[in-house]
Amino acid sequence: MSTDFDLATFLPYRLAYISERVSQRLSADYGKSHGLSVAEWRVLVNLQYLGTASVRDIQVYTNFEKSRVSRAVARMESAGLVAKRAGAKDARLVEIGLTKKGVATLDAILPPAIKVERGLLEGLSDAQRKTFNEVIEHFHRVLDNDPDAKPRYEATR
Amino acid sequence: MSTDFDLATFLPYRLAYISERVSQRLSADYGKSHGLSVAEWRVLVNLQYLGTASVRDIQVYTNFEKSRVSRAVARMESAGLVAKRAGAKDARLVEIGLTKKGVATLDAILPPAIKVERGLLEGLSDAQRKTFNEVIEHFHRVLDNDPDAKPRYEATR
DNA sequence: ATTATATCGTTGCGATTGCAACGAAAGTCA
DNA sequence: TGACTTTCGTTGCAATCGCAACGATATAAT
Repeated sequence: MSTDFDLATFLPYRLAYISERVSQRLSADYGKSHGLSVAEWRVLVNLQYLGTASVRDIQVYTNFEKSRVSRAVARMESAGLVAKRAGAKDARLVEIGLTKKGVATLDAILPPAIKVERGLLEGLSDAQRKTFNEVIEHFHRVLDNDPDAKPRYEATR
Repeated sequence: MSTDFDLATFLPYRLAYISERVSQRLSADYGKSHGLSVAEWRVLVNLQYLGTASVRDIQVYTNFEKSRVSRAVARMESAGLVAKRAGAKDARLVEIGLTKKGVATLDAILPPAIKVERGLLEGLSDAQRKTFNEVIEHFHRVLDNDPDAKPRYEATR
């Protein structure tokens, strides 16, 4: 029955494996030196990307559970990396922004991360990079049309 | 400082995002119908791939912490999916194998997973697939030469 | 053989997570 | 305005996880 299955070439397995390995490599930089968890690192980077954001914004971009975001933000607030205040226009939302310390941490953490990325992409041709991105985008489009897959950017859960 | 950073095109982010989305799509099949966690699913698939295996074997192939493997196996044993016995040659090792129920579960779970994979790969040219695999392999080689990265197959931790 | 070292798997412990339920604050509709 | 629905963020709870420590077994060294 399942004899024609080769795990080593199974796409989901390959994706998970390389993704986790890259993530671990990044964590080797930011984890040790700044005591950040994966969740916190991703929230931090997203804040840099988004500027001020709500829990929900971060949830959408990180694809995390909202409780995971909420708690990561709480921990980061305790660590002085972010500041929260009630939304000005909509009091349900929380406006989350980086503190000076958060920005400083980010500035210390981002360059090595970018360096890792550069190292990964080095030695690849433009055509290879382009194809790689096209393929990933293709995967997303397939999943976009799959009713059993989560939406690409989850609106509300 | 960190203004030249674009999260949306940041390779580790893209890898994590697509990997998790694919994983969630697979889980939509095996999670609901068979109550398997991600850890259990991956152990199960690896057992199909490896035949009889030790905790350590599974640890290497899944890239999980050994305690995570140990506990997943324990849960699966309670569920009757796998059987454990002391190693014949080396009593430290545990020989873990699928039970009939485990095989049956796998046979029910694997076809939809393969179908998802096929759907993802459908519409891609052979050249695209080949390049995609080459790029991933390239990432691995870069990490193989990076002393701060975990070994591709972790020998011992 | 005996001591020292290394490997394997489990477990205690604190931390993190996912899920569901909840209160607070809009938004909707009559 | 007032009742109903939806959205946002937090929290209780049980389950899972990572890390370190541990016993048991095997290997290496003298």
